[in-house]
Amino acid sequence: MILTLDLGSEVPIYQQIRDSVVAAIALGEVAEGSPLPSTRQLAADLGINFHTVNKAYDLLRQEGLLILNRKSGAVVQRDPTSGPPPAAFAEQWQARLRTLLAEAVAQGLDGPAVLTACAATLTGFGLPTVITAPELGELT
Amino acid sequence: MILTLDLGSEVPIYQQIRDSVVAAIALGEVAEGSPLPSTRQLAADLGINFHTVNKAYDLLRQEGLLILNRKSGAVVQRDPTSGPPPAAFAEQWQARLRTLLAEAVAQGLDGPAVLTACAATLTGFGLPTVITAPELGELT
DNA sequence: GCAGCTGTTCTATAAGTAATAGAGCAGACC
DNA sequence: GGTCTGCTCTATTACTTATAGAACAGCTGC
Repeated sequence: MILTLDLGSEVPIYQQIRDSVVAAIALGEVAEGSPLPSTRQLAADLGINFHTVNKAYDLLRQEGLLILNRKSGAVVQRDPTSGPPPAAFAEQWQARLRTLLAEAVAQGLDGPAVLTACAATLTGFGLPTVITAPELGELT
Repeated sequence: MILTLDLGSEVPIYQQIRDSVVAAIALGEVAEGSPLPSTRQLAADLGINFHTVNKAYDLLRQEGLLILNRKSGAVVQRDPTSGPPPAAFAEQWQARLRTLLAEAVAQGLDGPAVLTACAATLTGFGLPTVITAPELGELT
């Protein structure tokens, strides 16, 4: 997993770390059980404080994506092909999706362009993007 | 436009206001030229400080969605059916989309479910969601 | 003109967040 | 025993959020 930070970005460092790990999981670069660098190690590699890495890892644990303990270190808990996500997540995730898409629509992006962008991103994660439509069959 | 705030939410008030206005524009509830309440008026209605509303409106102006002046007050500048958005917006918007979709994938949502959620949200905004596929024709 | 609205700008304060830093504890491994 | 690990505590600096009061400048209607 390559982790590049943009210091000087308006998005917090711990958030960038979290997003990078999430992206790596989505991309399948790290599967369930894969170990992540220790907080002190990653902090040293990135040239930042280990408390900042600690915060990012703690966030990932709260989201159920990471298991942390003194025995195994930091290992990925879920992977993209495991069980269903909690309903609470899906609910607030859709609210964020709604906000993001509203922004695109308000800025004048048209529906098909937005939807193809979504599909392209998903296929970039190695996922099938089949939509079943009764009249037309399947579209990949 | 109905504007309900969730004080006690972790998302800042000015951000909630901004998101609500963006959603209203996307939904077509407010079209180009539509006047918005003045900062002091809206602040009084919401029971918050007018500086907070000011910050939200200033954000919307920076995004090109609002025109502010002493003559006309606050009026919507773009509407969903006007010209193309600036390229810089599309670029960083896709980065945010990528992060959001990665989160869903990492949590175990499958590709079709995510894509249909995107399509459903877009049709909720009254937009066509036609994807043209050479082999299959058009899917709405 | 004048009162009342508008956006705009300035200073200020209190609370929270982000990122830094140092120190220490407890468990696991060699 | 030494060294790694996660974990916790206190502390500081800087920035953000939300509040507040005051003032200025331009437009509108009486």
